[in-house]
Amino acid sequence: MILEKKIENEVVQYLTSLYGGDDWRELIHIQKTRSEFRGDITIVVFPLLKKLKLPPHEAASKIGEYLAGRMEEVRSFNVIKGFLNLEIEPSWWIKYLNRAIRSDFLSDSETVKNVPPVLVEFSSPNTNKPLHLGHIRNNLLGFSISRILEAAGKPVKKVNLVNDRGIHICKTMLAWQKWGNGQTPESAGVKGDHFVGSFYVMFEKALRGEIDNLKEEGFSEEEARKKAPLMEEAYEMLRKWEAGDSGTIELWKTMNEWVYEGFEKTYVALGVDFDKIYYESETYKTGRKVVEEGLERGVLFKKDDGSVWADLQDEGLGEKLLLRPDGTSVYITQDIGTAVIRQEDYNAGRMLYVVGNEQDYHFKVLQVILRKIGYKWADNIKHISYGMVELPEGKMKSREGTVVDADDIIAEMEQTAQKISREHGKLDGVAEQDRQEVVKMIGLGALKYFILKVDPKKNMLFNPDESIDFNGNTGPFIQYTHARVCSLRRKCAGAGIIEKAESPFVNPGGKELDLLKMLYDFPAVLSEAAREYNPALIANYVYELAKEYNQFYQDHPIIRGPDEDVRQFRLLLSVYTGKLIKDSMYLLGADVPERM
RNA sequence: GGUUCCGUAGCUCAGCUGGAUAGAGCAACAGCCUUCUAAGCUGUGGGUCCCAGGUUCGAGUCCUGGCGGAAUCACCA
Repeated sequence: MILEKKIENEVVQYLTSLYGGDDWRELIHIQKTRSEFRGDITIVVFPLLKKLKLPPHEAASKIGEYLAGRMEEVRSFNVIKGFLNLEIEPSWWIKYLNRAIRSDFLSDSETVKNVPPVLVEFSSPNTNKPLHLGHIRNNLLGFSISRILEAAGKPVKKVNLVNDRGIHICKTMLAWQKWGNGQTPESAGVKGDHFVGSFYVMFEKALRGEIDNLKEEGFSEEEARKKAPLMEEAYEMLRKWEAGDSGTIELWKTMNEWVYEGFEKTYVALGVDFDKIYYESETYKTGRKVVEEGLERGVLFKKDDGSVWADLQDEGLGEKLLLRPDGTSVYITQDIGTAVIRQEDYNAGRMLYVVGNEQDYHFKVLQVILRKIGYKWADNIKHISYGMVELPEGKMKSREGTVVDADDIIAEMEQTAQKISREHGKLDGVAEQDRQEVVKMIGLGALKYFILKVDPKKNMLFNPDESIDFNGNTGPFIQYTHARVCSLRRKCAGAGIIEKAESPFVNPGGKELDLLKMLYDFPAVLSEAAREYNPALIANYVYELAKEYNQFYQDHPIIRGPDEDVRQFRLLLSVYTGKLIKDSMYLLGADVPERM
């Protein structure tokens, strides 16, 4: 049992026996003792005063005396104002360490079998553009949340939904037909997703020209956009595609294959993967069917032009179009279909959608519509909304060419890691292949940590120049600390200090105790991160842990510790810290090297 | 205009369900390697927690109203 819980129980029991009542538990506020005071665990007694009818100091002393006399874990206490600071018996911390060493949070967590899985959707790329920095945040968040939930004992399925159809795809196809000259990624020597993306850009440029011309003839932007010949052609292509026109489908398949090859390379480079990939092209028809059924049952309605709508005015969300007058689907129709199919596939207990906060409205609407149509599981849907990645000059805009490409940034981070590694020269002795592996690990670790340490729901700024830092609050700093522990273990082994299964009882002090207490926090942080779907909590924790370890390392010699017991204790403290660093980084989707 | 989110040091970010004197990193300056990896450690300076009210023993945190920024309110996805 967690110590805080045990203390809480004791206090509740004590106060209930003295004063009666049944609401003591919610009045008890327990927190860590701040480092400037003596003690480990603090009970804030202010909330209790009204019922106890005692001044703060007396109330705190009374509870303190009781706990010190009753619990062997409590060594002593002191009272400052309304704060009761409990000092925990040092041996308790050692016992905790020994218990923790034997367990493994990642593999021990009893995954409840035969329980509906949590579906985590993330990535969700469009097939008309390569992935960019925003997608990286999405992928890292989704992947990390999946690992955190698994570590917290939940069965997880990672799913991707590829938006492989719709007007934007037709634009790229049309552009390739017109200006592609039969080129392929191979013939052009360009990665498939980038190759296809360049045609989307071409299309948008040409369309802009047409719109501008029409505007000079007196049309408004909106009218011009509709009237532009390229746009009409694109819509014609979409109709042909939905009608199953073989030539159109053939082209679509070919170009999508190019894109998927490109995406796959990026996913591999990023180290993310999926249990299942859904394609919009395979789910939108189900969406249409579900909508048509809803129409028949009268929960949806049709307008005079033949378009189908959901009336969400009762929910304050207005009216939402679900099928165009010509019967073609829109974005949300497809999402309705995908949700229904997924529920059939997995009977999920929870469906998480890791999607940017620009789509907050979309997911509110999706959930309401599914509920309206009559799906009870609509309540299980949760949108994990995250903030945008911005650049110093503002939002990324493809038109202005300020988009930070995913492949580019991954490569850049690796190059920087390469350069710094060469400068340090610490890997000079190792085989080139191993060295490259470590360099990759560090570049990726830097990128992943940089992005995941920020609270997901907040917008974040990415400064390409300053962000590529490897000192201070960074991934490499954490990886370095792990490498340090590994190096220490090698040296200990060389010095004849053998790692035992448990630590002897010593009297830890200073940074030893601080570190020990921080190790004790890990399970609470993990469950908090799982409850909040928030990898940043893990990131912040592992950074603090690494910092704490480095301070300990500075203050307390291990190999040349004063006696055998202390050396053993410090070594095991180090080993376990290294393990938690590795585990935490694993939860963030990052690896740690044994030397760097 | 409606709705939602955000506003903490020069910059990037922490700050758990309200708790003790608001913390890190970067940048600046000053120290620490013949000793376990200096991608490290230590120290100095740096704050009207956007503003104004309110709630209470206590507010960066909760409520109301402003100000500033972002997203969204598409027959784009």
